[in-house]
Amino acid sequence: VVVGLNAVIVAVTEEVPRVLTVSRTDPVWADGGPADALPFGPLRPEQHRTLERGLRSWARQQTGIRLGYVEQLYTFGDRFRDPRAGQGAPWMISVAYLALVREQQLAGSGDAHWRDWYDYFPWEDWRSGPPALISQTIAPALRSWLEQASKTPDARTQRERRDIAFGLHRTPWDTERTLERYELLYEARLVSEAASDAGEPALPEAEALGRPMALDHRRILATALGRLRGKIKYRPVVFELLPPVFTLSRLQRVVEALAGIRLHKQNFRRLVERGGLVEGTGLYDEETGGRPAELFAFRREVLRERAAPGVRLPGPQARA
Amino acid sequence: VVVGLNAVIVAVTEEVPRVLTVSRTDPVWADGGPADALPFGPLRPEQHRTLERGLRSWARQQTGIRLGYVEQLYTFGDRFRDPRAGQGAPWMISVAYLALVREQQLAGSGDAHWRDWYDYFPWEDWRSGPPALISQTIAPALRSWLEQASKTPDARTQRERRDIAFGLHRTPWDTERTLERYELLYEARLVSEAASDAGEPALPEAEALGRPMALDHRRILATALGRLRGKIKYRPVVFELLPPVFTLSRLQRVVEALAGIRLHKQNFRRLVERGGLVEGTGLYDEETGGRPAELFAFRREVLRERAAPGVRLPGPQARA
DNA sequence: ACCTGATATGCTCAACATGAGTATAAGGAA
DNA sequence: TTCCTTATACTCATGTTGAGCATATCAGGT
Repeated sequence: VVVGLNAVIVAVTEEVPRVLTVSRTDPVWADGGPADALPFGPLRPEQHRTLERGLRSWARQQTGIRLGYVEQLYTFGDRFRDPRAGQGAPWMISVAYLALVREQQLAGSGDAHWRDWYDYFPWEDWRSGPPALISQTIAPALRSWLEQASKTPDARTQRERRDIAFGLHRTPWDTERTLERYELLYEARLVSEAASDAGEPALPEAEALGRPMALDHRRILATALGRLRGKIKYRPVVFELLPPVFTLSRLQRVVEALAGIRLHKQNFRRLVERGGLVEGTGLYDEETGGRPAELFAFRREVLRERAAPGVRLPGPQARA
Repeated sequence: VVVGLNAVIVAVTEEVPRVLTVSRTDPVWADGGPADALPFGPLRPEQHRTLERGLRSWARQQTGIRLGYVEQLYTFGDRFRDPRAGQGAPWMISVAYLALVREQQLAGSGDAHWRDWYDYFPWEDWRSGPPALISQTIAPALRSWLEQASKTPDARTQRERRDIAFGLHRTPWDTERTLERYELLYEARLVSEAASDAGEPALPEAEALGRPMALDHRRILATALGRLRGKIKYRPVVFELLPPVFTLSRLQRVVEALAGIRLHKQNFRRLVERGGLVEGTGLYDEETGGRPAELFAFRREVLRERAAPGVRLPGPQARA
C-alpha cells in the first residue's frame, strides 16, 4: 500500500475562485495527452515527519507556493483510484488536503496553473441564475439514465437522490452537495472520467460537463468545493483568501465566488458588520469608481464572542 | 507504510452516549495493563475492496456488529501515533470512521464493551450545568501550565486558544470543540496518554481527567464526538441512533446526550415538529409514567424540502 | 456648477424564528 | 380526590432575515 498526498490549493481573484493544477501526462490513460492534476506526491516516511508536512513539501516543490492555512479533507482509497489496480500495481490511497492562499503570482515553476474551478464544474455556478446546463443537459440526461439503468436498486430512492442533488422538482439547491452531484454524473457516465475509467468512449454530453482531470482528482476537487462552501458558514476561513484589509464588496464577491450564488448586498453588510466579523479601519479605498469604500479587517475577537462565526449565507440568492 | 482502520461505533442508550471499545494489551506501554481501544485492523489490499469495506469487516470480526451508517472521520498519521515509530517499526497511518448504530446487545464476542463516552471526556458533559471539573481542576492547571511552558510561542494566542476551547473568560462553550480541548489537555500533559507517550510519570490531575485509551484512540474519539455534535445540526443523523418510532422526549434525550447540554423542551418540540423533521404516527407510548406520549417517526420528505435538515440545537442550554 | 452613472452606505418594515415562560391534558399512585 | 409525573398547547417579547427604498460620495461629461 502506498500513501499519496494531494493538495487542493484555492485562491480567489476578484470574481473567480481558482484552483492550482499541474499538468500531468498519465501513463494510464489511453489518449496519452497531458491532463490537469492536483499537486501530488507520495508520503515519504523517511523525510516527512507528518502527513501535513509531507503535503506542504510536495506543494512547494511542484508549484513553488508555501502554504498557509491547510486542513485535511478526506482520504480516498476506493475504486476510481487507479485503473491499473489489482494488476500488480500497489494500491494507492490518497490523503487529500484543502489549502487556502491569497492570490499570488506563480514563480514560473513549470507547469502549474491557476484555473477557474467552475471550468471543472460549470453546473455549480449559479451567480447569474440557474445554469441552463442543468435544465437543458443534465436533467434530461439523468432522467434517461434513471429510466434505463436503475431498475436494480430502488428507483424511487434514486430519483430522490437526483432531485436532492440537483435541486430538481421543487427541491432547493444546496450549494454544499457538490460531491453528490459529481458522483451522480459519474455514475451516469456523464463526465468523461467515468467513461475513461470504464474503458468506454465518452458520452456526447460529457463534452459540456466540465474539464476532466487525471485519475480521481476531480472527485477530490468536488469534495474540496463542498467542504469549503460549508465551512465558510461557521468558521471565518474566507479571510485566508483576502488581504488584511478589504472592502465589504470585495469580501462579498469572494464569498459569492465560493458559494456560487449572489447575495443581497445590504443584508450581507449587516450580517458581517453587526455580527462582529469585521471592523472598519477608517481607511478608504478610492478606486471604486463610485463613492469610496471603507476598508475593513477581520475582527479576531469574534472568535471569543460567538461559537460558530462565519458567513451565514443570508438565505438563497438575490439576483444581480 | 501500513494503513490501519479504526472504527468509532456510537450508540445511545436512553441517557448515555456509548462507544464500543475492545480491550487491548499494548506491547508498547510500560505498565503493560490492557487498555481500552477502538476496534481496529490493518487494511488488507488482497481482501478489502475499499477502505470502508475493510472497516466493516474488522468491526464485524472484533465486535460482532454489522455496521449501518458509516462515515469517514479523519486520517491520523502524525506524531502521537506509536511511540515506537522511527525505531524500525513501519509508520502506521490510520483512517478513522464514525459509525452510528442502534443500541443492541453484544453477541458476547470476547472483550467488546459499550462505554459511556463521558468516561473518557468528563468535562464534555454539561447536562447538569458547567462541570466543576473545569473550574476546579482544568482551568487552574491550564493556567499554571501557560504561565510556565509557553514563553516560546505567543502567550496571548495561547491564552486565547485556551479560553475559546474551554469557554473561559466570558467565551461561550462550543460543544463542537472537543478535539481542541483534548489536544490542549494533551499538550499540557494533563491526560495520561501525554505522559505515557513522553515516557514521563502522569501528572496528579490526569487521574480525574477521564479514562485513558490505547495509542491515540482517545484523540480519535474526541474527533468523532466533535464531528457528530456538529453533524446533527444540519443532517438528520440522530435517527440512525433511534428505533423507527420514538417519543419526542426520547429524541430530545438522545440529542442532549450527544451534545452534552440540556435543551428547552417545548422549543425542541416546536423545532422538530414544525421543522418537518418528524411526523406523528397516531400511536402512543403508555410507559411514560405520566400522560402517554405520541410516537413519532423521521419524516423522509424533509430531505427534499430543506437544504440542511438537522436539529438546530435551539440556542444555549436550558437547565433541568 | 450641474447632471449622470457608478458605487457605497443607511434605514425601514414585514415575516419569521427563537428563548423563555404559563397553562392545560392525561396518565399512575397515595 | 389529591398529588406527582410527563406530555402537549399556547403566548409573548425579542431577534433575525429578506427585500426594498433612500441617501452619500466619487468620476466624467456638458
